[in-house]
Amino acid sequence: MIPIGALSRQTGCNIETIRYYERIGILSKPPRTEGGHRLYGKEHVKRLVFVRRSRELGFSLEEIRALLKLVDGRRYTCEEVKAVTDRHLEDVGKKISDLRRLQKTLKDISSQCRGGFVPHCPIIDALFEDKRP
Amino acid sequence: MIPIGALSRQTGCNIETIRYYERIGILSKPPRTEGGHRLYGKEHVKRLVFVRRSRELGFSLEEIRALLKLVDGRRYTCEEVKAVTDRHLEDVGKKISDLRRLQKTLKDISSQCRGGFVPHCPIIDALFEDKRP
DNA sequence: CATAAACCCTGTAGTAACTACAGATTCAAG
DNA sequence: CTTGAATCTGTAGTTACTACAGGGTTTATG
Repeated sequence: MIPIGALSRQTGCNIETIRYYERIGILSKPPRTEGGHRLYGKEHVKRLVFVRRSRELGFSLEEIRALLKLVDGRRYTCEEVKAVTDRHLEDVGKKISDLRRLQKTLKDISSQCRGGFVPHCPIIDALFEDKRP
Repeated sequence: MIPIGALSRQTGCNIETIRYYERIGILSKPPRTEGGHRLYGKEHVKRLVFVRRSRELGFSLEEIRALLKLVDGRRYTCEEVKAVTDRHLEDVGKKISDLRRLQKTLKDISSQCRGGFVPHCPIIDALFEDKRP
């Protein structure tokens, strides 16, 4: 059994975040020492790694909660897990195409700008334009 | 002079947000009616369109604040504006490549999944893996 | 065994950029 | 003058953390 600092080092998840996850029910309450310090075991490490890895892959805590519920039920199937993942993949794809469109617009207006000392900037002009979709 | 509801409709920016922008100093305090209702003129409309358009292009309120300061100073040059824009373009580019990497990883692990009723899912396995960079 | 350093505790408040009320007041139309 | 729509202020909620303050506990060393 290890204290919270060690768990933090082993998982790369910082201490405040671990306590936060406990508070919102992503991690279960661990046993404590007599003095009240948290003590974690192997299972906690595994679970926290799972959470951290999922966050890195951009899953929201809500999505992670859903995955954990499947895992905890111990009767999850590939199918269910794939559903959550594929829905998330859709979100990611949408975000990428939004950003691409953004990038194009920004490049367009930025390229019109020669960067001189002129107080009439096409960027500012473009931003003041009211073209709504 | 128009009340806040009309400004909201004209700019596509919702009422609470307009008041929020005023509170944080993005929009200046408008004159009021005797009863205390806000009244906006053409300049307010222009400015709010600018803000909304910039937000759509992904500028943060801090970046917008910087742009507005240049505009308000009335001695901005193309150069300065281009600098803010290009820095923002960098951010956007970085976000896109992060998401692409994410997408690739997600697709990889998702493709290993046949979606059957097997309680051993490669996605879950991958998430429990602790491979730190 | 005593003490200091390192660690950990709770609780609260802050971040970005809004959104969502409650409960009161004011405006515009008929 | 009444009614209903619009607006007012102020506060709290959202997401996923992070950053304290002001304590108590553990552990290493003398």
